[in-house]
Amino acid sequence: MSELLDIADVARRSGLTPSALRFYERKGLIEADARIGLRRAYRPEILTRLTRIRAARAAGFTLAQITELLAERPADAALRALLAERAREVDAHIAQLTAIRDGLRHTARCRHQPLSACPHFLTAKSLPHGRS
Amino acid sequence: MSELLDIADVARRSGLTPSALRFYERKGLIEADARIGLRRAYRPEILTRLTRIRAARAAGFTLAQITELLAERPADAALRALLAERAREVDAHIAQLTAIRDGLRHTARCRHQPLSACPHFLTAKSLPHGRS
DNA sequence: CTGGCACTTGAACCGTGGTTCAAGTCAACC
DNA sequence: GGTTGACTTGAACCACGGTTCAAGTGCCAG
Repeated sequence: MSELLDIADVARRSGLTPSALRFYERKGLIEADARIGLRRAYRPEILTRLTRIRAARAAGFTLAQITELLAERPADAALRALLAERAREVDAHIAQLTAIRDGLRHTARCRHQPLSACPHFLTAKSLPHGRS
Repeated sequence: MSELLDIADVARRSGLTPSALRFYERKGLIEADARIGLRRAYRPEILTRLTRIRAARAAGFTLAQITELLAERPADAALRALLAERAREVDAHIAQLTAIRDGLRHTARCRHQPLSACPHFLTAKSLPHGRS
């Protein structure tokens, strides 16, 4: 009757490893809904949460930030502001990567010899000037 | 008469820290053109190389890969193939980030309450399914 | 010639995100 | 009731890209 999932099931269905799931638990990102003996048992809803965690990771949030993001705490308004800010940052990152991609493409195709003579060879104009 | 730069000059003019420059040297990415006493002295050409290193980092190459990339070794053809491949990878990354940015923007603006009810809240369709 | 300051070194440490390992627990099948 | 195999734990280890530290060296100013 119980719909509970094994850690291995959750791993398979989420695309994460069991060790990553235990790691996330230690970090306070997730928790098991029950224990069967010593074994973690999860309700299927965990999968939604894990999808969100993966999406947030892909958006560039750190695990610590995601913990905040998915906590019960933050008011929607604050949350939306955070997401909007991250959207802007991601956008800037996209712009940078686009310039870089164009540079790579150019240099892959141009006929300068040696390659290092190409004026576009690994020359990204406008990298942030501070220490990254 | 010598145009040689101090490590601090290079740091200032490249946007890197002296410790990063020494780190790069240990990794075989750069070397000093001379020593004045114990101190490293660089010809200004180092700045071009450092720009390339920063561009390549921004393109997602690891320092080890950059060492290869900037070595005297690789034939232009092989090099161009590498750059083309990285261009494709960066492009895929851009596509993913674009989807994520759109999701973030949407969720920042929609009026679902609570936010977690929004069907687009941190839901990236098509994240690579394997372990990242 | 002497002091101060910027440099030098190697080694240790950091944050991020995990993986790997040894040793132990436990449910289930034969 | 004993073996197997998947889970458990804590601790150590990994890669990556650096930063920080203590201790030492040496250029240049006064």
